[in-house]
Amino acid sequence: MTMREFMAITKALADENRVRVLLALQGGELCVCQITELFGLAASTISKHLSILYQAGLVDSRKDGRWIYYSLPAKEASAPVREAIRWVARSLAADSRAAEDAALLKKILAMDPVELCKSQCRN
Amino acid sequence: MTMREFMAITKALADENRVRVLLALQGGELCVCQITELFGLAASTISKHLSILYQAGLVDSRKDGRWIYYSLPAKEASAPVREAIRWVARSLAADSRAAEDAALLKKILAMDPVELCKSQCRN
DNA sequence: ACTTTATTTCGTTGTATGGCGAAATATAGT
DNA sequence: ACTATATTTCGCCATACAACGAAATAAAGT
Repeated sequence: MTMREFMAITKALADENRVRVLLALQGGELCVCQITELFGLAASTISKHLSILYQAGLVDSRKDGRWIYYSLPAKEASAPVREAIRWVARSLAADSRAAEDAALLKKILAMDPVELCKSQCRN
Repeated sequence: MTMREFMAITKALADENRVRVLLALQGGELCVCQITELFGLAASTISKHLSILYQAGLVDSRKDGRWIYYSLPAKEASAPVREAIRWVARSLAADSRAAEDAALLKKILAMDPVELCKSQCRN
């Protein structure tokens, strides 16, 4: 891996919200509006964060109609990427903020995704 | 490990020069003026970088007279720190920039450290 | 005590980055 | 075609950060 590729990963990991995204994706893929709801930030901000994670190879994306789902990368990801994600997950396994996110995410996943997105567009 | 501690590590790793410092330290401890010579940056800049790495727990420091030697942390370092350093080293093992640094470092280590520091102070 | 030298701290400057809202793009439903 | 909605792109602003040089601090040698 080149220095350039590696620095894209470390810079992507150097923001708390992006790390929180990776932790949230451990439970499976999420669409942008679900992550937006989880963090309480503007959709455009979340989109930018996801773009940075994607450029670094730390997330995959999949388009399904109007929705775009982001997920942790598949097995074919490079070793540095896989190691980075394992490192994040293991290091923060017991973190309280991660636990709060997980609890809120559970509620969000229980909601109807269609209604969730609609309610955001009204804001 | 708390989110705060973890983010200190990721932010420390999010600068190319700091990553280069970690790679350079793989060969053993170095004093500030040796690292300054290696990078061609101002001593104050290197000092700041080392401070950030130290705050994150990614390097140890040892004072010996006028010199302060920095090194990779001892075995007692936390698991996230040890994993981070291993991750950096493994990811960039084949990087060309790292190889250039290693070659230049070899020459610097062959020089008399006393003369090296003196010559810098004249700049 | 004074000088030299190794490192850090401080103040400044330019650039990078995170946040937002508005506009643009893309897809689905009517 | 038109409308609604999901996401991205763009332009802006505030803050964070890397770099420098100068001044401060600390240790050695004279």
